Amino acid sequence: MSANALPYRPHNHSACVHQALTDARTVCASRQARLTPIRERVLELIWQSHKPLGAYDLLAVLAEDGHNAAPPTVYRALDFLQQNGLVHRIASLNAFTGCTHAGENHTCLFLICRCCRNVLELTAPGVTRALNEVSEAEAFTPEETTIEVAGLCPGCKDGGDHD
Amino acid sequence: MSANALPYRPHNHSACVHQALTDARTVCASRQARLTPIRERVLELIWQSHKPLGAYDLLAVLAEDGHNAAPPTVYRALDFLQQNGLVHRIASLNAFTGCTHAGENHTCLFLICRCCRNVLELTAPGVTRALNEVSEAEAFTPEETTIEVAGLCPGCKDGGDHD
DNA sequence: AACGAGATGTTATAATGTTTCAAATCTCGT
DNA sequence: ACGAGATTTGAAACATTATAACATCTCGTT
Repeated sequence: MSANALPYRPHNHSACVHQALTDARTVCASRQARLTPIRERVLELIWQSHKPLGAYDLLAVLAEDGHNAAPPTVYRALDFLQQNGLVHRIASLNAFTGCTHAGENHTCLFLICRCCRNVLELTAPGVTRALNEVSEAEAFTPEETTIEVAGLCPGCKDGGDHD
Repeated sequence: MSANALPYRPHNHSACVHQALTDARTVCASRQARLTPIRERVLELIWQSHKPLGAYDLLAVLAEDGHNAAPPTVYRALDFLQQNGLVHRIASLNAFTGCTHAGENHTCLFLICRCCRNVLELTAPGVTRALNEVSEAEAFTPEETTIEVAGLCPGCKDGGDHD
């Protein structure tokens, strides 16, 4: 169902955005959540960017749209999108990125290139399992998991800056 | 070398703070890093609190001390302490906590209780290994890893609020 | 004493996120 | 179609977290 992002490789990005929006409509319809124009526009902007966007980046683009939005508008849209599993917040960047597993129940992790700023979202059953074991050993009940690995992506490892 | 924190169980906390400071002096001496009064005081305050403290919490206590400190003072002390592996920043809380493995080279993870706000720092070789495998599979070079699990600690699971 | 490097002080400002209340819009049962 | 109630959005102010820029101090060395 979900568009499988390949941020490290070239791809038809406008198709990939379109697919993400289509998926989002399906997810929202099935959950009786209202994907209003603002919410859809925010999701679209997030997907159009290959890199995580901050709330104020989104706000700036909405302003260019002619939409005179205040911070709460964006944060509310982002809350909605997060709650419906359509975007993720990257805590270490204070920024948001499209979820590449929309509709799936998943614990994901992020590989964040400090050079080109691209972010790869992955599900890693091995990591999830290991984390669950640790939690269980401590009698801790996990609810939300944040896993963010900063480093260098293959493209930036040898070459210079990439986009 | 390091005091092994047991945040979920009672312990002699003032001894545990004292031990942390002693360890910090040793670590800094061996690295020729200067644990100045401000830096030591910030570290002490962080250790005295069982819960992660925000930079402005620290600032407020310094003000009570009679120290008329501005934000950069605290942030600089925190930068120093982080760089020398004496404190960790919890990205999902914008707060700082004492490192229970000072001097050791480690990838750690945090179990954060959303009820009592206590944080348990752990090293989990299984998780680290699984993460390295994932990184390698993606040809990604990891540098900094953030693993934060929010949920309920054993004490808060059944009972009410705890401290 | 003069110098230089690291550490701190000081002021201002940037960046991120929230509270509050009012107005508009949608939903649903009748 | 209509209106009550719920959801969503607008708008202004504010709170929190973090940094920039530059001056001053401290302390060991020359």
